Amino acid sequence: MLTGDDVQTGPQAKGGRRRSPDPERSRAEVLDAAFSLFASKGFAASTIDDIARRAGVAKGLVLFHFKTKEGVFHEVIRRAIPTLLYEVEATGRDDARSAADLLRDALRQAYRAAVERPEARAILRLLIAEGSRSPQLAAFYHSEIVTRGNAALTRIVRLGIERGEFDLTLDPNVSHVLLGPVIGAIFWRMLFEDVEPLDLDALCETHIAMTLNGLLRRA
Amino acid sequence: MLTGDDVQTGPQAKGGRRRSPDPERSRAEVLDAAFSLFASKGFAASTIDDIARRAGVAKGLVLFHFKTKEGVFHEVIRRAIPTLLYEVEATGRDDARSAADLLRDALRQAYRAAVERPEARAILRLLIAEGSRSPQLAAFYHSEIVTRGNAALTRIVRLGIERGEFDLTLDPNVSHVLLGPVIGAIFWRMLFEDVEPLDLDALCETHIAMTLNGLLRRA
Amino acid sequence: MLTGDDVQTGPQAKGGRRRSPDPERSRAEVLDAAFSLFASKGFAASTIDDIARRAGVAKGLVLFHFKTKEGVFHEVIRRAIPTLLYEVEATGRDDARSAADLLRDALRQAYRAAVERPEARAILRLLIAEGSRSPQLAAFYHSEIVTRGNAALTRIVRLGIERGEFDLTLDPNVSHVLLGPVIGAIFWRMLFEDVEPLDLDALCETHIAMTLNGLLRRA
Amino acid sequence: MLTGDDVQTGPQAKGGRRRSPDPERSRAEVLDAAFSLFASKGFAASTIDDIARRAGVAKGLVLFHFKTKEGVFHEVIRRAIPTLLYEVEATGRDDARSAADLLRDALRQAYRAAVERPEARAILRLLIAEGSRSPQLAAFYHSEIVTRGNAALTRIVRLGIERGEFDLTLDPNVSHVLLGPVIGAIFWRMLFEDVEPLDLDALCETHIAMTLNGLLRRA
DNA sequence: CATGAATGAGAGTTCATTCAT
DNA sequence: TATGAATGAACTCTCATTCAT
Repeated sequence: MLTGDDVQTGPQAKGGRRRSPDPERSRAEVLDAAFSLFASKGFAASTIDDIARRAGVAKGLVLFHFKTKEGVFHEVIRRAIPTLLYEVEATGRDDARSAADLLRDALRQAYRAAVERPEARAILRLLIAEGSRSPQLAAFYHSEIVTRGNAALTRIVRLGIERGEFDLTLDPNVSHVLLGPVIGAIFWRMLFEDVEPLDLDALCETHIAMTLNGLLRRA
Repeated sequence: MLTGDDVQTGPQAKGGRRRSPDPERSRAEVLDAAFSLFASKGFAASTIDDIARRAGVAKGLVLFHFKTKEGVFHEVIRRAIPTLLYEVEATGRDDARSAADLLRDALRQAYRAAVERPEARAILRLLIAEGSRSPQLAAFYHSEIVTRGNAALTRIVRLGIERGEFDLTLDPNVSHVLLGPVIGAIFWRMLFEDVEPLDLDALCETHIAMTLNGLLRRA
Repeated sequence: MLTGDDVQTGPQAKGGRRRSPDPERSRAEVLDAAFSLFASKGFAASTIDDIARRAGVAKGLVLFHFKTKEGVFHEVIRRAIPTLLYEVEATGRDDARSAADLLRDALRQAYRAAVERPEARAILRLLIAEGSRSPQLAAFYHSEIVTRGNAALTRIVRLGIERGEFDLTLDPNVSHVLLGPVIGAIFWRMLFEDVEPLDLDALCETHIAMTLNGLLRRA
Repeated sequence: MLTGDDVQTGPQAKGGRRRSPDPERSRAEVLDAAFSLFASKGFAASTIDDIARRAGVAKGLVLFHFKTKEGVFHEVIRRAIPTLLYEVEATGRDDARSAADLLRDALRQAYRAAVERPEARAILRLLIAEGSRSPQLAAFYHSEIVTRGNAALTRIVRLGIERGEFDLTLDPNVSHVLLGPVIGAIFWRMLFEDVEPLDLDALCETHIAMTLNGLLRRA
């Protein structure tokens, strides 16, 4: 009697785990699912159930990993940031080339990086739609992405001025003007891609040409 | 089971009217309230109760006027359109002046109109955040606002080319490049105004100067 | 306007589980509760809250199981059908006995089954009161319950005719006439039980006697 | 100044009455509308707005006349009762004819009156679906309609017995049995008319024949 | 009398969160 | 870890009722 060997032996009842535990993996799958959902439907319209279903896990596991839905959001953002970071690196380090060449390359890369990669657009959309949900996100994005990008461009322009290639007085708005069309292209693709698609290569070249030459006829 | 007692009484003895009827006025107040709430918190995070409270009316009245919350949204957008429309009018009609002057004015006005007016920013934010909620909105915005703006700029550039003032081949991307920094400024203000405010006037002048002269040193 | 403060927090810190999970059981309890409420107060007057309270579960669980209130209704009906079905079985299979005896038994059983069991009355009331809510319900009830009952009676009558016991031409209305008083009794109990209760046994015997003998004096 | 002749002269502002006042008429129209709505959709599913719209009056007028929705219901019922009453009158007063003939006529009339007239069915449906809403309705229906009908039939049967035409002992259930198939037909039409329509004339004749002759072969 | 905007309690439904298993 | 039933606050929407006009 009560030998103890039949106490809680059976197949772990129902409601127990259904897949081999791999916290690392399920975490990542949840974040992938959440990212694409947040990006396409927004934070409020994405339910934990959606996320769990898409990640192929049970609802409880989502909140086991991230505590709250808001927590999922923050982690999604945090994880997306490296994605953005590496894009800005290595912009025009080769000082042997002409400033015009460096700028050409920098702009081409900017279009490619910021415009073509859908994740970047998704993050920017989140930044705008859900920005108030994580104020630090805007700050981070500003200091890490925008500032760096601006700095890289500014460096090239300064180089051009110092070398006598470029003729202008350097002020902080120069990089805004230089990057403006890139930003414009990003939002164009967000909003009007279906209505009037953009020829990015052509836009880029027109941008470069106009930037270097200006509108006014040269003497 | 099957006792059949307590023949429910249903809702009764509710409130009557507390406010003198003025459908025109209450409709407008609701739309005002809804616009600012949608713009600041987004569609999902704004509740009918919020809207009613801010409009100073009872919850029921909101849905009496617009049937559903989505209906409120659509009406908010529809009503906001004229706000946007008149901004694009009257851009550089005075052909007596130089193309450079016309462009200068057009850009200055663009900055003023699109960047400074908070409603315009709010609508653009809604366009991005809730665009999927009314797909025709993007199309409308494109055809009514964007196309007109581009056309106005293109007209000026063509004028400059024909007169020999400007030196470039006109392609559809020219206006994108010209307006890009304006778009960029709009989103800068949306996202980074707190972190690093923009000096719009300086930006505008830098933009104009760079656009006209180009970066490269003139012969 | 457009202040953007108070980034709503949404629902949070809600209740978790208070009751050991047993979906089978809670489902059944909800259906029991819903059945008795629908039967006594009708569909519209029964609230999800009522149902949940009577079932001893939280409101959300009702809709977790059945998605909508209509869904609860349909499931209530679906589950009630077998209850009705077994009542019609085994009516007069013993052909060795006289047709009069078989009919006697069939009618007695019909009174017992259709009149005495409160669930049957409840379902019939739902059929009438909420029939438009599930049109297929009437069709089902007709084909499964009514047709079978009529067929069983018709079989007995045909037997009686073939054996020379009964003297009449068999037409489809015969079974309607035979079952009519049973139906009448059902609705009498529904409506007037309090005012003038029915002596079912006496009614049954009178019915049988009148049916077999007819009113007219025999030669 | 303030001569008093322009004080409140104009066209009575808006929101005033739109139709020439005729309380009698609008009352009747509201009741007509309410009756058909209650009968077809039930009490709960019929809204004051529905009723007003169908009656061609404003919502407020409905409750001006009847105070509450429940009040509308009661008045609908009260007004419907005379409709029922006159049907039972004049059933078999002509004692010169044979009891069998009188019964034949009474049953034919019962089928015609109770089964064919849609208002009667509608009232009965309300009685069942919303009976708990006005308990006095069932009592009234019992005492005024059912009791009278039973009394009329009983009178005929007693006549037949006294004259030696009929051979049975008169008990209160006799009239239930006699009317049963009529009740059955009413509910058949309520529920299964679409699935399997009833040939009322044939049913009536079969009913009469079976009732008079009985099933058993006569010596 | 008549109108219909205005009110607000209450109902159905959603969904983040909890927790026994 | 993992599951999913269970919970309940909050939200959208309905509608009987009121009342200024």
